[in-house]
Formats: sequence, C-alpha cells, structure tokens
Amino acid sequence: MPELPEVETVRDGLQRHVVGHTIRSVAVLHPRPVRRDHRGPAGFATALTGRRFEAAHRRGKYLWLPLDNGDALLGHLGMSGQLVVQQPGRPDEPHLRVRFDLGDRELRFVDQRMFGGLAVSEGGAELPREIAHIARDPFDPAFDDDLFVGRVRRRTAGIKRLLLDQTLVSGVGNIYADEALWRAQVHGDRPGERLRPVDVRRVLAEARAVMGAALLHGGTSFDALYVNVNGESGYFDRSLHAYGREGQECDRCGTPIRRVEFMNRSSFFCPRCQPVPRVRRAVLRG
DNA sequence: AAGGTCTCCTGAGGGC
DNA sequence: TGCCCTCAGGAGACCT
Repeated sequence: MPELPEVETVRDGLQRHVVGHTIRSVAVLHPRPVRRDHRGPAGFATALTGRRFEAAHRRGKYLWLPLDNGDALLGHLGMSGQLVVQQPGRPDEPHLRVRFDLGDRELRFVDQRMFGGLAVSEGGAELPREIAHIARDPFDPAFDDDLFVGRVRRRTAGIKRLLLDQTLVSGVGNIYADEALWRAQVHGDRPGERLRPVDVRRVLAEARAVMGAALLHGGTSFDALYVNVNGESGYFDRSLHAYGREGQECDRCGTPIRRVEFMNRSSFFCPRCQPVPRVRRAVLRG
C-alpha cells in the first residue's frame, strides 16, 4: 500500500526516466483509472498526445507531472497502483490500464484494484487545483509543526483519524500511522484536544522517523532500467512493530499486540505501551 | 464545521 | 477441487 515513502520513490524514478520525454500516443485500456478526468478516456488521451513531461512533483500521496503547455498529468496510486517504465513491445502486465508511448520507452500505469487513477489537470503545472486541499507532508521544508500541533489540539477526533486526515498532514496511511503511534506510545483513540503538545510532537517525530527509514530503503529497490516501484518497499517485512502483528509479542514489552476495527479497516497497537484512553465521563447538558 | 459511515474494486486466503 | 465468504484500504461522497 503506497504511502509517502513509496510514492516519493516513484516520483524520483519518474524524474529520472520520464521527464524530458514527449508523449506520442496514449492508450486507455480500462476506463476506471481515468474516471476523475471529465474529458473521458478519449479526451484524456487527446489532451496528452504531443505533450512533453517537464518535471515530477509530489504532494502527500499524489504525484503530478507538469506538461509543456501548463497542464499536468495528475496521478494517485491508490492501493495497488504502479507506474512502470518499460521497453516498447514488452508483454502487457496483467493489470495494465494505461500505456503512454514515449518513443524509445513506455510509461505504464498498472493497477489491480483500480482505487488509483490519472487525470489531466488544466493549468495544474504549479499545483493542481484538484489537490489544493492536501496538506504538506512532514518532510516538506514548509511544513509547519506548530500549526499542525495547534490544529490537532483543536479537534475532538482521535489522533489516528487525524493522522490519516490528509488536510492536516499528508502522506501518512494506515500502516505508518499505526507504526508512528506505537513508537510514540500513544493510543490512536486519544482525542486530539486531550493530547499535550509534547505528545503531538512526539507522534509527528515518530511519523517522520518511520517514513524516513522506509524512504531510505525504498530508494534502494530501484533498478537502472525500470521504474518499478509499488506499495512494497520491502521495509514492511523487517521493521513493523505493530501493523499486522495481532497476537504477536510487543517488541518493547512482550504484551500481545491487539487488533481492533477502525474505519472499516484495522488498527494494531500494544495495550500496555499504548493504553486505551478512558472514556470521558458523560457530561449532562441542561 | 467536524465527525462518522459508505462506497468503489479485485484477488488472496480460509472454511467446508 | 471448487465455491462462497471475508478481508485489504485511500479518499471522495454523503449524511448528520
């Protein structure tokens, strides 16, 4: 599942293998991945044909590639999306959805579950308006720690939900949220407004630490010929302390890791290191 | 405004 | 072996 480190690794690959190349033609093999583009599959292809990729940018889990006419190709990998650079004529990947012919190479969007997608953003070279609501990520030099702490502490929602709110901080998904909270020894249900500033800062610092480590690792999984990075940085197998470890001993205290339902998915935490917040006493209002 | 739930999508894996 | 069920989840839509 691509979160910030995986998407950044893809961005880096696009920068090195796609930027400067011109799109000769576009083949949309399945309509769903271009569903966000109001032009439809044919219009999407037309809008890109003849354009040259000028750069590769990222905000949170979104990627965008400015084009030579001021528009941009905007993309999100969703759960299972991959952007692959292939030699022309190589066999189609099983879930190949969109193919860009760049002459001496092809850029391919492969996505099994199709939660991801591509769209042309009109005038979106600087920052696509479609993602103007997405916050900066914790590695962005312009990310404002104090602003984040302040916003979290004005919210009643649990800190995990807030970590996943891409308008507060971007790039964090379910896995790194659980890992950051485990490392910070904070339970995800603790309301933002009940956390001390130092607690919020620790969670933020641990989110940076765990994603930074994954980023270093993800960068090495690149090879010279292909941009072939997806949600699997390989980091997960080795270094996860909480996510996916239900019933296994906490690496810090030995208590079995617990799994609970959360937003139609799962949360993993150590019940000893990350004590469940006591339910606030009901306040009767007259 | 903010919090919460639902939905989209496919293949892996479990149970029988 | 094969069928059915559940699960995984980012983020927009939608309701309260």
